[in-house]
Amino acid sequence: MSENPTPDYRDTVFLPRTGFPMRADLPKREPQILARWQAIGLSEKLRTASRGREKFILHDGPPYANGNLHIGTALNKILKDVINRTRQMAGFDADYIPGWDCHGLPIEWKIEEEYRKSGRDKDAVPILDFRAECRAYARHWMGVQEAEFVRLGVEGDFAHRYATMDFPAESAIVAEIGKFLMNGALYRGLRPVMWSPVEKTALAEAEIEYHDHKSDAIFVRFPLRNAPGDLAEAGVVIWTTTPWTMPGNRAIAYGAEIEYALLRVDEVAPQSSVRRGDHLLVALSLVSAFCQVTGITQHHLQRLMKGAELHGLIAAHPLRGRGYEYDVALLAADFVTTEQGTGFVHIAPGHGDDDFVLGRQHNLEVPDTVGPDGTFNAWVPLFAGLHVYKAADPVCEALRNAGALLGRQEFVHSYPHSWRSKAPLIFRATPQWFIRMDGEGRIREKALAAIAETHFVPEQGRNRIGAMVAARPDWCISRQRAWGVPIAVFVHRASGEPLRDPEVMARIVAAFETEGADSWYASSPGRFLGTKYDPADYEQVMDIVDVWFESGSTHAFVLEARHLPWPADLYLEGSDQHRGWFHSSLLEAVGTRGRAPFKAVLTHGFVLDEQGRKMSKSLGNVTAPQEVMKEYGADILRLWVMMSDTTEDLRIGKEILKQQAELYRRLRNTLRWLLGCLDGFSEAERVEYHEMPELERYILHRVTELDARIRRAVETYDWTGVYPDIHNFCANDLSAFYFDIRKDSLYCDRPDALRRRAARTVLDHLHRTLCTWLAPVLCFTAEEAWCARFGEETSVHLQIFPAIPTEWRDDGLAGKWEKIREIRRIATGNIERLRVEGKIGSSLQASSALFFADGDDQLLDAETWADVLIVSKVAFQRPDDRQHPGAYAAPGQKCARCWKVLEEVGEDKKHPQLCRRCVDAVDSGLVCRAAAE
RNA sequence: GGCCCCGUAUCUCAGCAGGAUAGAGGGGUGGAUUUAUAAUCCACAGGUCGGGAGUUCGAAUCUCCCCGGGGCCA
Repeated sequence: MSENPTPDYRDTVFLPRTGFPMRADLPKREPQILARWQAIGLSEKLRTASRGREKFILHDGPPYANGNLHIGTALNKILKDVINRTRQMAGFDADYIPGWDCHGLPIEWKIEEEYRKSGRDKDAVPILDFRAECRAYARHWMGVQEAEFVRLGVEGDFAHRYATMDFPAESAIVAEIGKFLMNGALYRGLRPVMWSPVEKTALAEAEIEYHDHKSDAIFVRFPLRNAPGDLAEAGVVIWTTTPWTMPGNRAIAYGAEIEYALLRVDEVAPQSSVRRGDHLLVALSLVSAFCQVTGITQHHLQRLMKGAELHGLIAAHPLRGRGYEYDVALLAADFVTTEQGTGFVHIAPGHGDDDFVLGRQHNLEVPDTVGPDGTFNAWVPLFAGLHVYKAADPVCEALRNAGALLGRQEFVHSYPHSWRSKAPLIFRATPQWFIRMDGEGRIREKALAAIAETHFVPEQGRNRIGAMVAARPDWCISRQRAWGVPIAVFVHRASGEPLRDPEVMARIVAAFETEGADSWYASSPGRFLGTKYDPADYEQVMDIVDVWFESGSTHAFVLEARHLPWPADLYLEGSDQHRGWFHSSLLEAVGTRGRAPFKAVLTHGFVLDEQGRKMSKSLGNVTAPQEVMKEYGADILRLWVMMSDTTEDLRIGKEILKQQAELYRRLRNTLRWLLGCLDGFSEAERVEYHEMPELERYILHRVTELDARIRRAVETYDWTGVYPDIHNFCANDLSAFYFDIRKDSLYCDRPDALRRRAARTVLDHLHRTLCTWLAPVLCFTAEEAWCARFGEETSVHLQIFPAIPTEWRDDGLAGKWEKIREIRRIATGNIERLRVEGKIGSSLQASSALFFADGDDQLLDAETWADVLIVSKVAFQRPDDRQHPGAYAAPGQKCARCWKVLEEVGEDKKHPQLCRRCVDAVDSGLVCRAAAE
């Protein structure tokens, strides 16, 4: 065997070694990890392991079981999952029960659509069959969404998920209605509601959207009947955009402070409906606009007056003598403005909210003029049977014949439409069921008090929901639909009073529990009424309850019924739910239990495209979570959520996802290098904190800072910026600083060297802390990096965040090392200059000259400085010594093993190409990995 | 139409109880490294702080108006 003139020392260097691959291949790997979790029963293990710990309840707001999940739902579920997992790992028992909202119009509409396609008539189908089809539809989409949530990495008790259509849920919902019935807050009233003549139902506010709509605006003259003096012959002119509400007119509103003009018509255009000599009352500021539209070419103002002067006047309905013999009172109202029209508002108590309220104040009747299908009722003179959408011409015709129509114009304005059918809506007086806000139960007052006690993240949420609760009218909970939970109430025919008998309600609740809400339709009323009441005396209510009432009751059948803590720790939804689920849950719980069902409310923003625009199919800017799963994987989407500020709207798109994938790579490579350098780590190597070099202790100090940041976020739910900080820690403190410096020691020192052992001890801490810190977000990758070291029988998700010893915190040391890093930045700049000049390649070919400000020369010794700067030698200089620039090529030979350039290389006879450290390492016989195996 | 929120580098975010040349990471460009190599290190470029006016010795930060985007409501 001849001696190799250039011996290869490669095998004596501890290069990182790990089976943890650089490429993540998440779309393939994540499903495998999911399968393993399934196989080892991770969910059950989690619950078992945390039995007895303090519960943390994030109560799931139910998504609607209708269609594939979209990016907004994904954001919501990911954020919930991260919060749950962080609480779990902070030592709580985070028992998360996912749920679904199943009833309601959208599903009903889908089924009807299928009927229409196949030419079937919905009204001919028995209601129980129809409900069964809705149920099957909801069940299907629940299954689809569950699979999608699981694929996102969402951990929860899916085996015991809740659904509003489950029999126990339907039973609990009707029991909640029963509570409002018994405590008197539930009442039936005639009231105008937003009504869709197409769907033949009242609509919730959430079911309404506004679009431009072309209406026929008309000016109508109401002759005064009892006015004195110059008003005796005058007519009051109103303006309305809904001519079909004229049959329902019972009053005219004016503004007491508004200035009105009595004008005399002197000249009119040929086609004008106005007559010369007419005396008309119009708000002064609107006179010229009014004259222009109605074709009045000349007029003069006879007199001006404040609205208050009109107090007590009575007009005639413009169709008097044609079946409309009503007196029309002039009433003061503060909602009257002079922005448009005439300054007089025609009041139809059955067709508007303001109208209704004003009418009630003055004891006006609420005329029942329009039927459920949008046609005038049989008792409406002149117009019976006409559809209100086609009433403009006939009404105008009748008014013209009566000499009351002064003008007509097309008018485009924002008008309410059904969000589903897109058809315009009407206000219609209907019997509806309400929950009283300001009755004996004082729901509004208690709700406002509950809001004051709730923790809101972000804080603005408090004002948002508070303003809504303060201003909202009574809660209309009835819907004239089929797919839902019936308002299972009997009304006494003779008195109109709802039957309040706990025994009856108990029978209903029991029936729903075992047979579902279908039993309301399938059973005879006698089953519920029992022997005490004659079914003939009672009307069985067939309205169903607003779905917001159902989801507002989830706290009852998910938390209470399962004996979980109540109220929940946290409700977490998009900011639109201030008006939705947060709101209905609050009112429901306050009305039945006197307090909010949540301790804290966290909201997130909406997901927009990369330009900050709403996503829409027509714009082609939709990012589908399913596509992200295919291309990048769940961890990338999860990382995107946590790298964003979720309290505001967030953006997503191709470039942003690509960026998240880049950020992910840094995290993954950090874990990979840790694993590689920890290869073969044993407990025997571990070094006590006090024996560690300062650099190690500085890194551990940084760990305490991040640990504090994370624990604060666990408490406050404010995670914005935490994961960017962790990423920064990996990139700056670890990869570019600590790892880079300690590479030399880890690769080249003897395994029993204190410096190397200390570094490996820190790497062990870093591996454990980073894996657990990342686990709530990168739930797949952290698991992979955990199992790569500890085996597949265990799981990072069964860990808790490591307790960080308080002694690791050392602010003084941190200050010192911040200064060292500052000097290092200057030194690396000098080295870079040398490199640009072509004098060196790697920084180990350089030697640094340092000179310091007062006292700083005590920071480190020259050898430690060389380590920190990753150069072969450091010389201290006096400020006046300008012999060398900051850096110069190091003198000596390159060590063949560690590549430092040192003058000592060549000293050793046996290893003439090595430095002293490497000679020692090689001779120790501890470094030849190949030989050891 | 009303109310609320947002607008800092190509991207994600810091900075905002007014204070000096506005920062970090990612991307880009250039260089080093064949011992983290589809990785790692270093350097560089890049900003009218949405626009305008005002308050102030001084404004990304406070006030008003406008533009753009989002949400809630009518």
